[in-house]
Amino acid sequence: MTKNNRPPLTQLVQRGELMSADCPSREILLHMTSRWGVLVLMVLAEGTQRFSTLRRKIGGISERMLSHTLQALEGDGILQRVSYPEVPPRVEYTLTPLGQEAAEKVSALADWIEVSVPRFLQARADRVRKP
Amino acid sequence: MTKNNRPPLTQLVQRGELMSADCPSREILLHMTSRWGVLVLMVLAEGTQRFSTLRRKIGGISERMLSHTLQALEGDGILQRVSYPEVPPRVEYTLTPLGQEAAEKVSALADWIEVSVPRFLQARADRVRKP
DNA sequence: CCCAAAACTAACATTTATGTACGTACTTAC
DNA sequence: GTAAGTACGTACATAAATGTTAGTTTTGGG
Repeated sequence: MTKNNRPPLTQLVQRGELMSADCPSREILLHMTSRWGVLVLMVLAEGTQRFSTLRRKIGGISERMLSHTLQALEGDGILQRVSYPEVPPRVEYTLTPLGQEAAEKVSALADWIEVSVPRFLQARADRVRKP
Repeated sequence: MTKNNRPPLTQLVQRGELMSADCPSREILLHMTSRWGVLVLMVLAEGTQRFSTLRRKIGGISERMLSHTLQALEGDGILQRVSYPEVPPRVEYTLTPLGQEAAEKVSALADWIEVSVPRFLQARADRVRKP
């Protein structure tokens, strides 16, 4: 089954080969395109936000998932976390330059989807008519 | 918990509101940005492909997942499936116009990630140095 | 005759993602 | 004095994604 007829890893890290199963780009893609990752990037594209603000702006996200998603993105160097030693606690999240570029691409996709929703719904309706 | 302080659904379907938990755009986004959905779109952007070709080009995908992913995208009107009654069977998958636009956006993101892999790795290395 | 090829589907097992509930520590507002 | 806000971590439970294996059907090749 696993015939491993792929280029060597040293070659992969140079540019990133998404089609290869074990390229690190796969994981980054996963984080950015995760269920909540996309939405977090979109909101952070507006500017620095704190935890509770993100939670409120992103409908349906739980605190646990927001926390996990933020940690994954921070781990990829996409955003930066800054906590202030106050009471009640305050923590702010900001996109890094790398993250800003990421957010641009993701937002472009998301915006296109939002605008195209009617076309998607229409396509679905057509398929119900004549399947 | 669920306070439901969101705009009415009738308003959502007009343009798509990704930040609202129950907007249909959420599901479309999920399909397009799914683990394999992105890669399928990228390969189909090259042109019509048959099942086995997709399977070979996308490293690590199983037949089951390819099948499921293709069905989801077909259900959204992103691609079209055409099967020829031959033996052995032949089935071809082609992007619809809607799917071609989708593939453009997704590919733009994917390409950016591939090119940016070195920067991601660098960022990770930096964080190990000074966490 | 036996096996490979194609494009799957079904059944089952496992892993991952996500949700829920609870706790924390201190402050301000009511 | 009592509740709420803040940014989580932890434990547990469930849902969803993904993988593995086996089977199908018919033709052509060795």
